[in-house]
Formats: sequence, C-alpha cells, structure tokens
Amino acid sequence: MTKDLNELIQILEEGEQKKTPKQTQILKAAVETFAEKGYASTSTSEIAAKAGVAEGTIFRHYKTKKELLLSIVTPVMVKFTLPVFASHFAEQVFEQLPQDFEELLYKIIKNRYEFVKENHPLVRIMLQEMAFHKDLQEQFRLVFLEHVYPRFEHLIAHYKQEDRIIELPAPSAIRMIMTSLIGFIFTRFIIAPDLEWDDEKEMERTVQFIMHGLSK
Amino acid sequence: MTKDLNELIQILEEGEQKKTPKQTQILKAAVETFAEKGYASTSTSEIAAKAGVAEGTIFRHYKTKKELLLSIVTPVMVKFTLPVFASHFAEQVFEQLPQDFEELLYKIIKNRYEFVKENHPLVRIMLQEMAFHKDLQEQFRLVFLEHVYPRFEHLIAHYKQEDRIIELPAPSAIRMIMTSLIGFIFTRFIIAPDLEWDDEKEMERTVQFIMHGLSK
Amino acid sequence: MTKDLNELIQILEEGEQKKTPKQTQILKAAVETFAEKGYASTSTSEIAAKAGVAEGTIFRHYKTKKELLLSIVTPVMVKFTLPVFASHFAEQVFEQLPQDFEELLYKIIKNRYEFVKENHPLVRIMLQEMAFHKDLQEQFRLVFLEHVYPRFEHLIAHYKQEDRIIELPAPSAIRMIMTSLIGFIFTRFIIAPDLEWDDEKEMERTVQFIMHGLSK
Amino acid sequence: MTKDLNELIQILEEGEQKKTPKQTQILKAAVETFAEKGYASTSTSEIAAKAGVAEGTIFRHYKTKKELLLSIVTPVMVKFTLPVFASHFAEQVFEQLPQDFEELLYKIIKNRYEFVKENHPLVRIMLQEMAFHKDLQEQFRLVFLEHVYPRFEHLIAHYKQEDRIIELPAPSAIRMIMTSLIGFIFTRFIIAPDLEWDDEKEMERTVQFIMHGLSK
DNA sequence: AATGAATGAGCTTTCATTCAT
DNA sequence: CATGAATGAAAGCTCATTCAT
Repeated sequence: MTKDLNELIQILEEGEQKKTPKQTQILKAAVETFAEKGYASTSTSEIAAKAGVAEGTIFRHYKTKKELLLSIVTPVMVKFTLPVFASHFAEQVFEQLPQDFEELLYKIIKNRYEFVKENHPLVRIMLQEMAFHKDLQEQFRLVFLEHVYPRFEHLIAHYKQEDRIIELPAPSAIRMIMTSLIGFIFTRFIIAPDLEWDDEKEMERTVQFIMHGLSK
Repeated sequence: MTKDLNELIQILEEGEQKKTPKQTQILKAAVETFAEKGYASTSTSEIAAKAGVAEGTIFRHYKTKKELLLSIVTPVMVKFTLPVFASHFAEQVFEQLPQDFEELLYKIIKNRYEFVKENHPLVRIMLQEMAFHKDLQEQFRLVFLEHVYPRFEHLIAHYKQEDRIIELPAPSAIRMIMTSLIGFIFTRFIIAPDLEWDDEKEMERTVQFIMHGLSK
Repeated sequence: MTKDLNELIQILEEGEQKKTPKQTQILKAAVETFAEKGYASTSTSEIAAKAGVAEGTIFRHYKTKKELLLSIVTPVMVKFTLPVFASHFAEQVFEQLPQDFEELLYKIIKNRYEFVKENHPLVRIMLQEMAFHKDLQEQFRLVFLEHVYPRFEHLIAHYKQEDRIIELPAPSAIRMIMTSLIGFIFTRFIIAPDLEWDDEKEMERTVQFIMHGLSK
Repeated sequence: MTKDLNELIQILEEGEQKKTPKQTQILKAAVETFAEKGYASTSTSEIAAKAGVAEGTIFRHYKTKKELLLSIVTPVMVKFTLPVFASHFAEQVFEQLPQDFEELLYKIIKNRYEFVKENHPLVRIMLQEMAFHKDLQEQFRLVFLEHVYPRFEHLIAHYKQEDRIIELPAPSAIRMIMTSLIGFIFTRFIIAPDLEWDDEKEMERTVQFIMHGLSK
C-alpha cells in the first residue's frame, strides 16, 4: 500500500531506535559488505565475522538475511527521495517557492549532494539492489509517485506559469532535471570518486547546464 | 593492458563464431536469467534447465560460470561504448564533423537508442554486474579512456573553437552530455519501459535540452 | 620449516583437545574409510553417512577434506616416528644405551609393534597417502631427518666403537635395521594380518636376523 | 582362479601385441599420471590431454578406466614376481641351484634391481594401487602363492639341508630375505632416489646383511 | 541477549562414459 | 579408428537458518 508521510516518518524513527552494540556492529558490517560485493554475494557468516559476533546473533535481530537488507535499504530510500519535498528542508524551501528557479535547483542539488556524501555506501546498496528486488522497486515507485513526483510537477507548473521555463511536458522536464542531478551525484560518488572534483563549481555548472544547456 | 581497435574487433568476431546449437541455447538462457535475477542469484542448474541442456554441457563450453558472464558482457561492453566513435558509424559521421552540433548529438543519441533497443537485456546485465566485478570496471575504463573519451574531447574542442558551445571544461561538458543521453536511454528501457513513449519526440527534446536547457 | 620437539608435542596435544561428539564420530568414520578405500576414493558424503552427521558438519570442523586428512595423518606421523628416540620411552631406554645391542633392538621393535597394533588403520593411511601427497612426504622427511636419523646415527656409532657391530656406513646399517623392523610390522599388520602369528617369537627371530643373518 | 604359467606368459605376450600409436601414447600418459597422482586422482580427461588424443579414444581401447589400470598393472605384477623363479632367468639360475647361497641371493637382487630400474613408475603404480584394489591383491596372492612361494620354500629347504643356513621356519626366512631385498629396492627407487647410491656396493652389503647380520 | 554446533538443500564444478559424425 | 559434444551423477563445499545452552 501507499504509505502516507506519517508512516514513512515512523519508519525513519524506528530505524534510529536504541540498538544493542552488537546490532550496530552487524549493521555496519552488513553495509560495508553489501556495498562492496552485493547482497547476493555476501554471506551471513562473513557479516558475522566482520562484525565480531556469532552467526546466530544476526538472526536474533533480523529474522532473515532479506530483512537485514530491508532494514538497511528502506530508510535510505525514504531519506534519499523524500526530503526533497517533505520534511524540515522542504518546508523551509519549497513551500515558499523561491522566485529564482536556479536558486531552487541549486538548493536541491546541494542538499542531495550532502546527503549522498554522508551516505554513499547506503545509496550504493539501494541502487544496486533495486535492480534485483521487485519489492524494492515497488517501494521506491510508491514513495516517488506519491511524494516526489506530484510536488515536482506542481513546481514545474509554477515556473512555467511564471514564464521562467520553456514549454515542455512535465515528465520530460522532470526526467531531464533528475537525470542531470543524479548524473552528477552518481559520477561524483560512484563512477569516479577518485578524480579531483571542485564540487561547488561543478554543482553550479550543473545548474547552469540545466538552465541554459551547452549552446552559446 | 589497453587493447587496440583490432583486438577489440577481434573480440566481437570471436563472439559470433560458429556455436553449437546447445551453446546458443545456453547463452540465451543465461542472458535472460542474469538480466532478471543477476549473476550471483542465478544458478547454473537454472540456466541448464531453461536452456534444455545438461548442467555439464555449460561447463564444456565455459570453464566457469564467470567465464560465461564475461563471454556475454565483454562483447556488449565493446559494442556499447565503441561504435559511438569508431567503426563504420563513426567514420561516416564523426570524421567529417557536421557543422551542426545538434545534428551530431541527434545522430549519436539515435544510434545508441537503436542499439539498446535491440540489446537491452545485455546492456542491463553489463550495468548491473559492473557494480560488483572490478575486472569489468577496469575493462570498461580501458575502452572508455582509450577509445571514447579522447574523441569526445576532440569533438568538444572543435565546437568550442567554432564558437558554437560555451566555455566549459571538457570533462564537465562530456559528463553532462553523456548524463543526458544515458539518462534518457536508461529511463526509457530500464526504469520505465512500460510508460508510453514518443521516442522520436523525446530524443529531440533531449537534444534540445542539452543545447539550450530549460530556461526560457 | 623444521619443527622442534616442543612444537611437535604441541601438535599431539592439540589433537587430543576437547572435541564435540560429532567430531569424534567424523574422525572415526574418516579413519575407517580412508584406510579401506584411500583418501581420494572416499567421498565426504560417505564419511558423513557413516558418522551419522550431516555433510555440512564435516566442513564446520575441517575447512577442507584435505585438512581432515592432515588432522589424522600428522599426529600419527609424529607418534610413529618420534617416540623411537624422543619422549618418555626414549629417555628411559636410549639415553642410557644398554650394553646389549640386541636388547635395544628388541625394545624398539616391541615398542613400535605395540604402537602399530593399536593404530594400524592410522599407520595404513599414513603410508598409503604419503605416496600421493608431497606435503606429507616433506613433513615426514623433516621429522625423520631432524629427530630420528641423527639419534640412530649416534647409536650406530656408539656400538661400532664398542666393537659390537661390523664396519658399515651408517646409512646402510640404518636402512637394514629399519627395513627388517618395518618389514616385520608391515607384513604382520598390513600384508598378511590373517596368518597365524607367534608375535613374540617372530620379533625375537627378527632381532636375531638383524644381528646374525641367516647363514650358519 | 589360479593361472598356470602358460596363461601368465600369454598375458605378457598380449600386452606386447601391436598397438596403434595413439594407444601407446595413452598408456605412456596413463603410467606417468597414475604414478604421480594415483589412479583415483587421475582423470581420463587429463590422460587424454597428456596423450594428445580425444577423450573418446581412450574408451575405444579400454572399456573402462579400471581396465586401463589393469592393462598396466597386470603385466608388471607378473613380470615383477614371476621371473624370479620362472622364465628364462629362472631356468638358468634356479633349476641348477648354485652351491653358494650368497651367489644366488646376489643374482636375485641384481636381477630384480635391473627390472625395477627399468620400470619403476610401473612398479610404483602396482604397489600404490594394490593398497586399494582387492582384485589386484588377489591377483598378486595367486601368482605369489602359486609360483613364487613354493619355489622359495624349496630353495630354503635345500640350503637348510646343505647346512648352509640356520634352522628357521621357512615363512620367516622368506619374509626376512624378501624384506631386505625389497627394502633395498624400495629405498633406492621410491623413498630416496635422489641420494647418491653406489648400487653395486649396496647390493653386496645387502646380501652380506642377509647372510651374516650386523653383529661382529 | 548471545553463542556456535548442527543442519540439509543447494551451489559450482568434475568425471567416466556414450554416441553421432 | 578417432573425435569431441553431450550427459547426469556425484564430488567438495557454502549457505541461511535453527536451537540447545
């Protein structure tokens, strides 16, 4: 079922509830290993060893290996997609749409950049595993269609009406914006994290590109 | 080591050498299953069953499961990245750079679109598995840095000099173009293949976006 | 590397550490089957069945089938070769070389006879597998050259000096003694265990043979 | 069934019948590999590869892998044990028992030494595999009990009667002689072939040892 | 809460053998 | 005679999960 905001926020809060130290070690070990080798190629015994706990301990906290994966991916998925429009951040920025579309884009890109910077192993796992797990895809689809897309659409409509952006179907516009945004973050943190990046400048360039393209 | 064009072309030709019928069935079954569930979650017994051969038959043709994966991924990787600038296609289009940058972009996007349209399960496997296999990443890196990036760079320089595109570091420009291009193809075939797409129009829009952005 | 006595004794002690009952059953089944059919022709599933445990249980205690073999052979090898001159037995008998060479021979042959009598399946495995495993050969070579041969040599020198045995290169003398000794034990327990043997008498005869040969 | 001399001789002759070149290559490859790794650890594909023939070719000449083993071991077994008393050699030497027992022993040891020198991989396979194959043991038992032991016994009786050797049960005497003889050959060719050996001298010493022992 | 021995299904790979060419 | 693709049973080993302690 589609989950409403309150439910999603609850998920986040549950995820940050008190954990035993062992549980924290398990999660840390699982994240590291899932990110590196993928869920399917990671064995619970490897996680246990890396976490310094007994094999059985993992199953005391997570009924199955899959549940362990979900307990990692679900919160990231929510945090990754949601805060753009909901939450503290959204309230401040989006409800009172800034006049300047560029300014808004920059705030979004900066905000998501910061988030991925802090959480790239988690984001990596999310992206990798969404390819294989239908339930994760569905989860994502729900959050996206319910909480992200409509607001994005509304936003596009607004700036169109203000005559600040060109006539273009919303889905196309959204795709292009997200593609550029995620394209930057993905290249920055996943494809070529070892290159020397001038992050501020590159974000500005990306915003400029979204606004004006390459042509002179 | 970096492979030169002749070697890469040889890889492609080897892949199309005479195969026993059983071998073809195996490849077909492997592609289907790897695309759907991922390499790590696909068992050789499953492939054998789907291909209608004995499990031993797989290992008569491919020493290991990994070799089977590589025999699928390596040719796609070459075909996916290379033809953009090398080969028949490149010779006609890129060597005699069209005056119009837009026209060029359109030809590229169209050409890659057609390729992925014909081969999306293969492309999907390539993308999915590159996340987990260092050797695939390295293989890609070599082909890209040796055969794709330099020509792209040359092309950017050319249009800059002709004063058709803005001042921007080549890596950034290349990233933005590729991001938009791949973003379209990825959305079209992987993320939302079930949406109704007006492909021609969407490719035009994408080219427009790369050229002029969203702002009015 | 050559192992010193303390290390070898440690190997023996480790082998007798606390084992789970299942582990004991596994070892028993493995010894029986290896002795009968040889290591290479024994499957882990057969061992598991005979031991009444799941196949996985074997690999919980021994990382590989080879490790299971080594955990059986290494201690026998040490016990088989070492005690002749080291250990409790050696201290009593060899350090205070008996005047009578015959008496000494008899004590050795008797002592080794008793050992093999108690452990012939183990000895059998050791001999059989040394033929195929270079590492076992090397292990044996080290123990023999470091701990057995030198003392044997010293002993030969002693009795030569006392004018009790004939002039003969030590290696030849040692070979003849060991050949006769092992020849008896091997015939007794491996080649023809079903014959009726008067063991005491036969050991005496063997000692007589080593001393005086067959000629009248 | 016990085989009489004629049958055994026939086995030898059959073994030397005309073979195709491929068959010879197969046998050569099989002997090399069986000697090194043992029958059970040698795969037919490995033999085929080493012989430079197709896998199927082996089974054209030998119905099963076991038959290939037997075609190697049976002739060696006959040649190894039989010629001592039967055959050309035996006729010359044993039928007309030399007065000197020493001389006889020397002739035997020399003759068997030469044989093993020419055939040690074969002898090695025979010894190794007799440990695991009941049928080989039985084959050996038959040849030995029928053709070797009785003549040996007769020989012992003769020299006893001539008062040249001591009073001793024949089985014990035979065991001691064979033990010393085989002990030398085994040490020389299997255990320590890399040592520097003065073969002539060592055979003399061995005969001396059998006759007079070590005591002064 | 934590352990780790035990499980048995399932994995990839090897193998002796067959058979159409 | 010779080949080598094909087989399917069986090999060694791994795995997620359970449960008595």
